[in-house]
Parts: sequence; structure tokens; C-alpha cells
Amino acid sequence: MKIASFNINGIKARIQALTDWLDEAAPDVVLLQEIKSVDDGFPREPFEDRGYNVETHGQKGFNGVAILSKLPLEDVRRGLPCDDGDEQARWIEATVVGQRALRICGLYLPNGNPVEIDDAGQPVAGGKYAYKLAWMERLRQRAADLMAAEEPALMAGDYNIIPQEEDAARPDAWRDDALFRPESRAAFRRIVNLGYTEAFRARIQGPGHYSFWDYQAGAWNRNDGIRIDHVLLTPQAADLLTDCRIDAEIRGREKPSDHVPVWVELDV
DNA sequence: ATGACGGATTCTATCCGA
Repeated sequence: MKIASFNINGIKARIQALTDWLDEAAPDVVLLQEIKSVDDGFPREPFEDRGYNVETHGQKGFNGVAILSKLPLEDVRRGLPCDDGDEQARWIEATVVGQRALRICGLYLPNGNPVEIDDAGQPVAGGKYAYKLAWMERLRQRAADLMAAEEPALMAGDYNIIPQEEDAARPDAWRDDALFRPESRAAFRRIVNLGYTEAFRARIQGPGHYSFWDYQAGAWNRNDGIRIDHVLLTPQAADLLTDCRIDAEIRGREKPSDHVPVWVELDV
């Protein structure tokens, strides 16, 4: 089963690029981020015509996540638990019903910029950086519950985290950014250290592998990228991992997203 | 260099992203 994550930066603007990629890559499941659409405005037909079931968790203008699946989806849940009235649509999960049940979670982790830190080094309450770190703590709690279930499950999406220096072409340019700050990377490690396998690094080592290139300043042509889209696997899912790739080349096509898909193949 | 580029809504301006 081929499962992909793709931050498409606006579903309505990406119909052609997304359907072209779907026809070539033929993923069984796609976790989409930044659909930038309300549920009723999501263009379902191009995907249903290709045999995908569609589940969305959208909001007006920004954010929004969705699942496309050729297999049936059950027990769809929207939003992280204990979200305390979080209005931002950043989490959707469901069970893919195949020969073996697989729990899949799609996430769009907050960017967190600008970084606001007080004199004691604490994130300023109400700021975007504090929101990012609080969201990551809620994610950690959900990740711990998933781990405790001891079943095949994955959490994939735009984590807005550069895990290591090798995951940025110019790490020094990101040193004080919310994507690379020590607090952000530590929060990411607290999740991975619950026992998750970061699929890409389980398969491929070394620098030069990116999933995002800014639209500005010719970042793609200079390969000035960062790797911020990740797939985390429970041990029971990691046992099934046979491949993980980043489809970087589609960044050079017409009207691309600024992110590219990352996908895993699971022997299920 | 509080810039650029691109998508969306508030739409010939502004907000947001990374």
C-alpha cells in the first residue's frame, strides 16, 4: 500500500498538478495539507472520478487537511483531542480498511513564526510560537496514545520542522526560525522518541533531500530547500515499511505547490 | 533587505506562509 503526504498549498489552484501526479504515482492513500477550502467548497469530482474516497477537514482561507483513499475509510476523526476550542483545521485521522486495518493521521503543524521569546526564554503567551509548541504537546499526547495501541499506524504531514542540519541546504539561514529553533526540534524529538520511526531517514541517509522550496528568490533552481514533510510510523507499521521517497521533480513543473509529496510503501 | 512569490479573501489591498 502506497501512502503519500502532500502539502498542496490550495486545492483549487492545484487540481491539474495534483491529478497529474495522482495519475503517475498512483498512491492508494494521500494525506493533503493546506487545502485552503471549506468542506463544501472542496472539489471532490476529480478525485472521486479516479476512485478515491474523500474526507475533508477544512476552514475558510487557510490551513485545512484532507484524506484521499482508494480503500474504504472508517472512524474518521477531525481535530486533535483536547483541542480546547482550536479553530484551526490541522488534523484528520481515519482507519484504512484493507486486508489489515491501518490507522492514518494527517497533520499540518503550525509554522510558529514570528518567534516571540521573553527575557526568560519562554515563548510569549498568545504568540504564534507558543501556539506551535502547545500544538506539538497535544500532538505528543495523541502520538503516545497511538503508540500504546500497539497497532500499525502512521502520522504524516507538513510538520514544519527541520529535524537536523542536513535537512536544510543553508541551515544557518534557519537558525532562529520557528522551523529549526532548539525548542521546536526538541518537541519533535519528544514525539519521535516515543518509539516512532521517521520513515525517510530509516531508508535514506545524507544531505540534499528536501520537500519544500520557497517560491521566492529562485529557491528551486538553486536547490535551496528544506525537509519538513515527514512520515512517522509506529513499530508495527515500521515492520511493514519497504520504501520511502520524495517526489522532488514535480516541484519544477507548471504551477507547482511549494511542497512536494513524500510517500511510503507498506507491505500491507 | 520586516524584501521576494503565490494563494486566498477582506479583492486593484491585505494577510499568511516558510
